[in-house]
Amino acid sequence: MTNTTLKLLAQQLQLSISTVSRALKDHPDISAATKEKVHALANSLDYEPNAYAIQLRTQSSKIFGVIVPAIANLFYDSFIAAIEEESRKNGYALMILQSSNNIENELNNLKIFRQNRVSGVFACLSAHTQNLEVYEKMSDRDIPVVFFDIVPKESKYTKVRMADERCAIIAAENIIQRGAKRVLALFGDPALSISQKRKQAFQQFMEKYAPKTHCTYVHTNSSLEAQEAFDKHLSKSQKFDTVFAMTDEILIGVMKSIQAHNIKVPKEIGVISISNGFIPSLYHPNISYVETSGFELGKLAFVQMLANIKGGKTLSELTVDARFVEGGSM
Amino acid sequence: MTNTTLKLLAQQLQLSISTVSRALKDHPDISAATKEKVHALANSLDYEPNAYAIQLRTQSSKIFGVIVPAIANLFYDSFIAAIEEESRKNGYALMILQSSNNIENELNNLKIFRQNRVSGVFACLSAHTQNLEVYEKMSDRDIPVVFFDIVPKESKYTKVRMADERCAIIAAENIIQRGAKRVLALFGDPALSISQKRKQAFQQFMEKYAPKTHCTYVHTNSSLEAQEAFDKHLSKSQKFDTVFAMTDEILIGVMKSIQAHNIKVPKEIGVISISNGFIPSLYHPNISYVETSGFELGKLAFVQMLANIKGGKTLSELTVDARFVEGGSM
DNA sequence: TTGAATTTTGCAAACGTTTGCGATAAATTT
DNA sequence: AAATTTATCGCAAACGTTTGCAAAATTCAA
Repeated sequence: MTNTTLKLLAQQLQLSISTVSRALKDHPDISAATKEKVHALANSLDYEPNAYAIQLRTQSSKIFGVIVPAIANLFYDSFIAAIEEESRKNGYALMILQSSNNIENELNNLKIFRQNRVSGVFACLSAHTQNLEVYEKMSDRDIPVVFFDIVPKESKYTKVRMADERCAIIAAENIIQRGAKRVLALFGDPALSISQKRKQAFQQFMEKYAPKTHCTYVHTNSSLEAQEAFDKHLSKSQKFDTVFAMTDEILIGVMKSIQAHNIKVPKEIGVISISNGFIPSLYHPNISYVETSGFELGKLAFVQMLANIKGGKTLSELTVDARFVEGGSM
Repeated sequence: MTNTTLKLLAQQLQLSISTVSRALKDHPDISAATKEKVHALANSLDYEPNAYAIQLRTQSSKIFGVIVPAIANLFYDSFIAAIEEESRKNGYALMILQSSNNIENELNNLKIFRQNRVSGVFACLSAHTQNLEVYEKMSDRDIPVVFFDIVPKESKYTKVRMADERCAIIAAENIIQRGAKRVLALFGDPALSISQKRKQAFQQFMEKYAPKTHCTYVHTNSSLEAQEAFDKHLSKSQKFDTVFAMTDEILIGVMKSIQAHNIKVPKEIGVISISNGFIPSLYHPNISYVETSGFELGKLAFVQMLANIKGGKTLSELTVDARFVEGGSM
């Protein structure tokens, strides 16, 4: 079946292509009568404008690119869900690619985005990306880039992220409020700036406001490592009364160990984490957490993107604030 | 900054556009010398073909559309991850839209796909889609559709799905092998064919091979409902020795209750579920499950799509087989 | 050296839109 | 009735490619 085009409509109606085109978009030059006719035929023939022809002509694509380390991820998938929702509302579609934390993939993906002349890209840097000149290339092409979650340091980029320091501080506040004496604080990959920020903020706050509380800091790179770390400290004579998990991944490891040893939460140990809330809700009692919503971040990123497209450059770093969600584990 | 085009390259090299075009794609008509020159300039000027012009000319887009109920979902996100991986390898990009189980969204998304002339769509029907004529419209446009997971009944469509009956039977086998006497079997929304299939297969198998085993069947629509259902049966005098959860969602509810009542797994009760493995790995001991891998399904769907594109119509229903993964909960 | 075969390149149309500008016809004003 | 305005509409170029075909340049054989 041959697609119906403007030309086809024009022929059948004995009109010119331009008239048909204008009629379909309510151009004031066209009489009501012909508009009617055109719309009628277009409907009955199921006319659908060719997006590629439009883009070629207008040089604008109505597609956003999204690049994440992994789609199958509790944080990123909700981020994606959020911008998908917003995009659809605004007539945009999404092209999603995952970097798998691989720099080569990241480059390739950006190339695809450029070739498809996306009107903007949402990018989460892969873990160890140092060289940002590819992103410069996007700017050269006037393709705005909004970085999210894992963002570059330079202030010249537009970025949105969680209020990492605030998250850590809120967690610390609650730990202090609980009257914790001995805390095991588990953080992620020390190479990641997000780990550094959270750790630093947490430590600083604890030292300032609860200098007598004994804190042990450990970095782990996976659930298993977290579980092992927790196991190890468990065997020591001095027991912790509180454990803090910087991510879901870490929390999972900790909870594995807690379940295995049948430790009572919160009686024997208090647990608090930073999360979007899904994993904490899996346990009984629900784990108390500081909320970092990928959904919220997505919404914010979209606003930034739109501002960038409409109003030219709007450089800034926005953060979405965090809040404490009481579970029952503290 | 103006994009570099074939025309620009041609001008600078004093060649015709067609020669440049052919040179860039190693056409045998072009001499090695000019090919060299063209490539050199193209590289230094960062030439990137305009995907829209290509699509307009060739009528093929190198983009697949994907429509899922939700991106933020443990099953679908791994499905998406799989086809993204394969797509990238084969030079395709993905356009992902979510229906939120809303028929109107589904229609809209398909429209976007048609407008963007995607070369194929992977579709998971929203829960209560009855009218499939929109999908017919895709076929009219020669856009192949591969249905996955939630698929139409008609045999004329191309579909891939989990071996739902097999999953249920494998679960039943293991339950029998364990020597279960009283089983609580929890299934999802009874309106969904997947729930029906699994329940039917399970029940049939149990009645045939373990007629003396007492089974209670319950349908629930959420984690919370599952938790409540489990709680309720817990209060009865006759205790279950085994519980079967058809989905992750249900398993989560069950485990909430099990944790809350501090029931020992597997000593006091055996637990088995159907899952992709993530949720079962969160508990201690790991929950035994019948594996349904979104990842595998994605790979399979992609193969089908490619076959569809290459070899015209290949109608068939493929299923990815299931296997039992021993956790420690049985 | 001439004609034929071969290699290398260019012309021009087409894909489906959008849009500035000019053309025609009708309506209005002088 | 002529001049001017207004309402409708069409022409044609442009966006950046691909590709059949013809043209030009080169090589080769006789």
